[in-house]
Amino acid sequence: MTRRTPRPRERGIPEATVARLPVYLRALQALNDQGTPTVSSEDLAATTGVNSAKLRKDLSHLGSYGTRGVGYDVDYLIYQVSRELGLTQDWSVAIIGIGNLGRALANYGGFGSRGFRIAALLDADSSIVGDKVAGLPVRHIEILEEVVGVEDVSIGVIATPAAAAQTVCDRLVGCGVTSVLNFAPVVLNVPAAVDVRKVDLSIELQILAFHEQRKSDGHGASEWFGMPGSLRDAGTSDLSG
Amino acid sequence: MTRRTPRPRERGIPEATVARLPVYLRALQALNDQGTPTVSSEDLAATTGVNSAKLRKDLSHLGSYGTRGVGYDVDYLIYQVSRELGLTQDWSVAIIGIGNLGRALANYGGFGSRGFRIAALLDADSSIVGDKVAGLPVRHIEILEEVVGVEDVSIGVIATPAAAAQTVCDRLVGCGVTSVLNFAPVVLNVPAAVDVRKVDLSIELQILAFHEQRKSDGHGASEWFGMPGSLRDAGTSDLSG
DNA sequence: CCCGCTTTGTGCTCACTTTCACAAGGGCGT
DNA sequence: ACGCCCTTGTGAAAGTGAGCACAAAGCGGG
Repeated sequence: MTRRTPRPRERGIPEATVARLPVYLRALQALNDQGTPTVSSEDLAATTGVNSAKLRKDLSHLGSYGTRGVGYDVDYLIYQVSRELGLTQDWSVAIIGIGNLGRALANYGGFGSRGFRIAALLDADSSIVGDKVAGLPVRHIEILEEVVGVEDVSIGVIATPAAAAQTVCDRLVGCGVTSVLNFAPVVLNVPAAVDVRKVDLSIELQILAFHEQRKSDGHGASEWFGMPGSLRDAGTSDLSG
Repeated sequence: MTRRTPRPRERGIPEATVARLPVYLRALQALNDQGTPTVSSEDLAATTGVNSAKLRKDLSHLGSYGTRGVGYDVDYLIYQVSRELGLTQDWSVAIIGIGNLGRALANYGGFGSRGFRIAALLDADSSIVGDKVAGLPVRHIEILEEVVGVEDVSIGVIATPAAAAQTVCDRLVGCGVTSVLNFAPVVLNVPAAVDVRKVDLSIELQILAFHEQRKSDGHGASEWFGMPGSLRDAGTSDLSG
């Protein structure tokens, strides 16, 4: 079974490209806010820190929305990228675990510039259930299944302690959630049909430490040539705001 | 100038491998805590959610620390991975921007299981300067340069609003910081010698939305073959704890 | 001391990404 | 109406990563 995809891709966009589209989108919105009508791949690439050829190839996966000799129409491109990312519809998000991090996430302004709606805040600690966080009441995790059903939650954000993460995840998956953003430092076990992305501070720090060590490590200079660029766009997620 | 690296890699470990080492390390420490003396690549791979061949290849970059027919000595491997990641020395971390997120980060227990020390908490808001967060006093961002010098900060964590991020980053870089972890939703501009990793909630959500859309999108099934697995290990960072 | 079982380390192949380089195309000035 | 200049879209090459499959190598039992 499993016919190995014969053609390069069946109307699919490369994962690497998908990860960059949100970055382009943010830059485009900034351009739009300041009234810029069109932008060239060169300029947009510069502000987003990527190679212009890569940017053009990324955008070419969405279609031919540029005008040779001119560039891209900012408005139109925003629409196309948004549509491709699925931001033309609203997604309900539930945050589970309202500790320091959960609060930070709940208060995250704009929440990805429209497209996402915080549908519920859940926690196991009865002493904070009922509190208002970012204008929303914290509800008891006991009613997770009910809330997911009623609010039609499609993305679950896990901000619980590591020990509770897998259980929470199982319950989310159990009631039909197929996208999970995990902030707990554990590897979640899920069925293949469920997408999990993880955000882990300690891993990021350790990766930085590795490179930092390399810098001082051996000596002072040399060997600095072989390693082009920085990790500029190595990281993935993004929070504050 | 810039001689294009002629050989594949100069005593270097692939970036993809570096990103996974912290995951292995965490699993190894869990094994160690429960008294397991040795582990096979198969088992360790299972708990970290990777292919066992990939795990072995990753570890082989550090040297030959396994024993055929037996597996890897947990203690020894923890040491080797830690050393490779530069965790055998302590790194001073400064967190700039003590809002919801900054607080969450400061309170992040264990802080990556040793190796990292929070050296300073800085904020521009005078009304919170002097407050104690996670046992540390919040200091004014005005003295950033002084603090970085005195505390020998090597990693800066930016948790400020987007508008302040670039300025803060410039100041950090200006006083010698060469590793930055950025939580603000902006692309930071830095010299090539500086490593920046970014963590961005809205980007993660947008990536999930893209895939979520794909699931419901076209229809019910089919086209599910060409796209194997999930994004299991697509994400990068990790916070809560 | 030898044999067979288990698990590592790795050569090789295939897939995915990035980047270069350039032909094709569109607008604008003359 | 023509031609120049600019920018896109993309073929091809090079670099990076994933995973199979297997030979090499310890360990323990007989």
